[in-house]
Amino acid sequence: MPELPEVEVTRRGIAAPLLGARVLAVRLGKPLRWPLGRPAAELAGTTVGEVTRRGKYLWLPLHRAPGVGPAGSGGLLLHLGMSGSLALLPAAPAPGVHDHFDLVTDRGTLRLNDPRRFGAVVWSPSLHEAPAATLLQRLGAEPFDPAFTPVALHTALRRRRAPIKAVLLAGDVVVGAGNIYACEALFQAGIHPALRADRISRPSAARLLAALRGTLARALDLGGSTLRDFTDAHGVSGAFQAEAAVYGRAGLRCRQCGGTVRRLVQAQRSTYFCATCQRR
DNA sequence: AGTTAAACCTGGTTGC
DNA sequence: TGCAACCAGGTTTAAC
Repeated sequence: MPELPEVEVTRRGIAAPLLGARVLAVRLGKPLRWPLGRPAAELAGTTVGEVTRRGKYLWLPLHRAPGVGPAGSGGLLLHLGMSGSLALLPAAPAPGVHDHFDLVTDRGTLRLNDPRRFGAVVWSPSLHEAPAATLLQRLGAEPFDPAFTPVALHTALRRRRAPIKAVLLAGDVVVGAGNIYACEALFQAGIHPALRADRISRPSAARLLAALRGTLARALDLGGSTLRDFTDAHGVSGAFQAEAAVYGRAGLRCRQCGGTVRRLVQAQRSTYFCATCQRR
């Protein structure tokens, strides 16, 4: 489910209400992708700092007054995986079968619902130490970083021979685009998804970066995409999927040229594109 | 070194 | 209706 817009929409929904919240307890459900890495009980008594985002990860700092309690300061690195969503519940009902993590605070319960359990909640002493740093180290540029210029994108793509769609998905050049937004950005840029990344011209790279930023920003405005189960921290669905140009529209008319949207498989994922509009 | 498959897990949809 | 096969918003790990 969650690509950058969905993760950022989630972050915006929980950051302010959780800032300064006192952690009362942590409840774990079934195992997620990795273990928490710290006894859950040791998180009680910490104070939540400002929630930040890197790629599709969220960082939730947990501070503790020096000398008080077992665990020192650190934080939780969260990932929503394929099917995860976070909700901040003023009064949390009994957890359902897919509720696998609860952070109970004096401002409500932050609850992770993740049917497929590809998501993760991992304790780390800081963002710059293992295990958080290890998980984040291969991530590419933030798409909205002003320092990430069209030239920088073009330079990075020149070293890659894989199809541009696969390179976008890999996230080691630029983070944030998953299957939906990679397809949509390539459509907006008029670039064929099977084009080798190192064959992309500088003007094309510039169009791609603009298209990626535009697509992600539009999705952010619309609260993300809700294909089956994504909701923001307040339980509200996203609306981007309704205006997707190609994603999930195989066999349907291209909204731009009237041709037929096609589907192919790249890097084990479905790619949707218009062979007429995407040639470069 | 770089690219591509396999793996993790559950549930909904499709087709025989 | 039943059941197998396939599909799904991600990313690490192992294998060419």
